[in-house]
Order: sequence, then structure tokens, then C-alpha cells
Amino acid sequence: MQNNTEGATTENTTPYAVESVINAARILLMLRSTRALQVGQVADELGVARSTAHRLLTTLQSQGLLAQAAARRAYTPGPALVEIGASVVGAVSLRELAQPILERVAHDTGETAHLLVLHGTEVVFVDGVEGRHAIRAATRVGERELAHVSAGGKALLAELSEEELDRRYPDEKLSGGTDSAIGTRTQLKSELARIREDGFAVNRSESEAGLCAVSVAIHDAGGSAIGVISISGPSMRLLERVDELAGGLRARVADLNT
Amino acid sequence: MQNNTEGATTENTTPYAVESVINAARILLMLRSTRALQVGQVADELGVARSTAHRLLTTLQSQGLLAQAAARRAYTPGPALVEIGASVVGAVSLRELAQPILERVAHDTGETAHLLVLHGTEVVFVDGVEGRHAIRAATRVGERELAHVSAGGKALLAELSEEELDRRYPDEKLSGGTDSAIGTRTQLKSELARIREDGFAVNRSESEAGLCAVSVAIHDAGGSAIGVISISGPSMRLLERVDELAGGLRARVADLNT
DNA sequence: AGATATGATTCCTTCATGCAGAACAACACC
DNA sequence: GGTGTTGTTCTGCATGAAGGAATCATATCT
Repeated sequence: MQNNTEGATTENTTPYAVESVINAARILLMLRSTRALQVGQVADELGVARSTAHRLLTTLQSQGLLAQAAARRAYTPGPALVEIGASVVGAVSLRELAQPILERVAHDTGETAHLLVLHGTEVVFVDGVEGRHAIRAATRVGERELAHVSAGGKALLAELSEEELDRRYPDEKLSGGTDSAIGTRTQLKSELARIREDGFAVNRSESEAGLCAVSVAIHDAGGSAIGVISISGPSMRLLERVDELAGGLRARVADLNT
Repeated sequence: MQNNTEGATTENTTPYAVESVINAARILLMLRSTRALQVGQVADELGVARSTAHRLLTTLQSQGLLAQAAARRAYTPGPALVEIGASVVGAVSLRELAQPILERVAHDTGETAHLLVLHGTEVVFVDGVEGRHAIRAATRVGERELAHVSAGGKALLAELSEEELDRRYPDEKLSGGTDSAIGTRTQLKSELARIREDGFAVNRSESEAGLCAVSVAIHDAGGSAIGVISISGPSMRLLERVDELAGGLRARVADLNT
């Protein structure tokens, strides 16, 4: 039972969602892209009265999820939210955790290994170790790529709920990548279902002609996907080894996931 | 105007808080100490009907803040919450960020420098660099200390709201530390008010006889306290230098805070 | 100084939504 | 099969969430 509310771009599968809680959650979601929330800004974003926005903000503040540096100032993440974040993201940063795995994967396969995280509809290259071949994928630390045209991105998109996926891809038509790239949301959903079944994702010249990548998601102790490890290199070398690479990568990531 | 609700240990200063949003926030707060939330457990914690708990959980799930691995399974942090967490905690881990400051502070002062974060009513020693004196504070990375008896802990407690502080310290009597340590919540609040005014915190033989520490909180771009840098050493050396150490530390941390 | 604009905060009334209870569903265990 | 436990769905009602108006607080301009 989908309930598509026009003004609020919110879709949810539950017919008895608590609207006021949806609004509060949306306030928190705003923190993904901004650090300071103003009452009027929140009111506009939610489509509610300023007094309602203020009420929600101060309620979240009272629980420590938001803070206000001084009266009449913008609302920022509160100490409790920082703690939740630290707990959720993990005490040991993902980068440190994944570094030995990257080294080993690059060594074992001879190909370039990357750690990526999802941000909106893009993946961010967080860390990388280059393979030993003269012709190899370059490390792209700090760069971004469209999620739906990359193995790492697809592996992480496969971990999203249907509602979250629809929120991030409101349009049926998807652009970007090569002619081989996924072009519609329907195709994407089909591919993501396959990835969930396989346990790994593949990029076959979708982000760039001649480039192939195999990716497996990393989960934290609670089962949430927090990043992805990706092996990438020239199609001519990797395409015939996809299943072998995927198997090895899954074993390595499984070590990390325990 | 305090509204102390007996069953729910929640105190808030706003007379028009949204009760359903408080309950949703409390669900998220549970994630500080557990990764998986069960409907019945949440119902007990909030003091609501199971159907209400389920409704709140599925609402948060619909916004991506929670996830459920399969139908009828426990609820875990969702991808959007991971993103909020990462955004709030920062893309570059605190440890990496603070490391150069620790080195410089230890070098400049000759004393041991630590990075600490707050967790509940304790501080955790995240990183440390030892001073050059033969008699010095040892590094305590990985260890914990009661927040109210340590400079770092007090500096971070000073950043909490009154409600959050009362939640963490429900009792007036505080135990732990030496005879010099703060023994009541009233004393603590008075000390924290002073720390907020001074901009730094001091431990004068409160956690351990003969140990002195000076601490300054680190804030992220939005002004939220994310950790603390602390200088510690023997009282005989540090007590006469408190203001000098605090001034230098504040200048270093200010560099970090920009 | 006063006037104006802007954005946050407080309060009150109303009605629509949040809550609880009941029923149902799904599983595990005996 | 029956029993127990826990998650899920639905409905009716009363109470709490929303909005509007007023107020407050600050900055800027004349």
C-alpha cells in the first residue's frame, strides 16, 4: 500500500505511519546535507507552520538529538546524535578497518582495490590500493562516481529499501555512464535484486568503456551496509575472472564482517 | 517549566513538546547501546502498547532511519541513519584530525596529551602522546574514566543540555574518584557552568591523587562537541601552569575548530 | 532616538491524528 | 495437533498535534 504525498515526496509502505514522526525524521535527514537548521527553513522543507517546525525542533533538542548554541540561533546536531552516529558508524573508522583487506585483495588479485561509501546517488572513493599490472585502474581516492553505473554503488544501492531507493531515484529515466549503463529505474531494481541474490555486484563497462569492477558490501555488527570493497581493472583481464574475484572478495569481506 | 514524567524519565524544558516525537527520539537513543531493536523491547522501554511501538518503528524505517533485515526481524540502524551519523561525526575521523594537535601539544608543554570522547557518564581515551618528563602521566588509550572526576569528561559534560545532564545523572549523589572529586550533581552543575565560562576544564587530583589535567573541547563545524584534548601530568608541575596550559590548548584547539 | 524587517518563540483553540485494544499472522516448541 | 511468544494490521475515540495570532528579540536603517 503506497501512500504518495505530493508536497512531501515521502513514500512509505505502512498505512499507519505517524505523520509527526515522519516530519521529525525528515528534520534529521536534513542534517545529511547541512549542519545548521533554521526554523523557517525547516518549515519550508516540511511544508508546515513555523510554530510546528519550532515545536519539532525543540522536541528533538530536548532529547539531545539537536542542540542550539544560544537562544534564537540555528539548531545543530546534538550530543546524543553524535553518540548515536559514532555508535552506528563504529568506533574504529571504516578506513582503518578496511585498509588491511584492501592491501590483501590488491595483492592477491593483482588488481586495484577500493573502499567506497554511498552518498545520495553517488559513491565516494574513500581509500584505494593499486594493482601491480602496468595497465590497471588508477586509485581515485576522494573522487565520486554515479552509484547506478558502478559496481560499488550498485552493491550499496542493493541494500536500500524500496522506499529509500524510490526517494533517491524519483525519475524512471537514469542518465550517466556509458551506453552499457543502466538507463531506467526498473532496470536498476531488477539488477539490484540480482545483486542481492548473488551477494556481489559487477560493473561491465558501465561507468567507463573497458573498465570492469566487482564489489561486495561491508556490513557492521547490526547488518547495516556501511561501505563496499571493490576490485577494478581492464575488462580484458577481469571479465573472465568475475566469479573467481567475487568469491575471493566475499570471503575477505566475510572475515571483516565478523 | 519542567515536566517530569515518572514512567518515562524524560524531562524537557518546552511545554509544547510533541510526545510522539519524543518517543521516536527515544527509540533512536536506544541505538546508543544496542544495535537491534525488538518491538516488545521498545514497547517496554517507552511504556506504550506494542502496536504503538511497531508503528513508530515502521515509521522510522520508512524514512530510512531504521532497517529490518527481513519481515518479523529486529530493527537495526538504517542507511539514512548511517549517513547522518557519518555526516555528523565527520568524514575524516576525529583521531586523524586530532593527531597532529596531540603531537604538538605534547611537544610544546612537555606533558602527556590525550584525545577523549564522551560515552554515557564515562570518557574513553581514544589516542595519546606521552610527554618527555621521566615522571609523567601514562597514555591510557582504550581505557575509560568517570566523566565527572576528569577534566576531559567535565569539559564534555559542560556541552550537554541540562535535560541531558539530568538524564545521565538521575541521582544527586555522585560516587567515584578521590576525596577531592565532585560528590553531588549540584556541585557538578556549578562546576560545569564555570567551565563553560572559562572555556576549559581542570582536574585537580579528582580522578587520582597527585594528577592534574587541563582540557578543552573540540567542536565540529556546526558547533557540536565531538571530543576533547587533555593535557595531564603531576600536580606539582601542572597546578602552577593551569592558566598557561589552558590558554595554549585553547589556541591549538581553535586552529582545529576552523 | 524610533521605525521596520526578520526570524524565533509562546499560547490557545480545534479537529484530525496518535494511541491502545483486539484480532490476526507467523513462527518455535512440545 | 496445541500452546506460547512476538510481530503486524485495523479501527474508533479522545487527546494531542497543527496552525494562526500574538509576542519577543535582534539587527539595520533613518
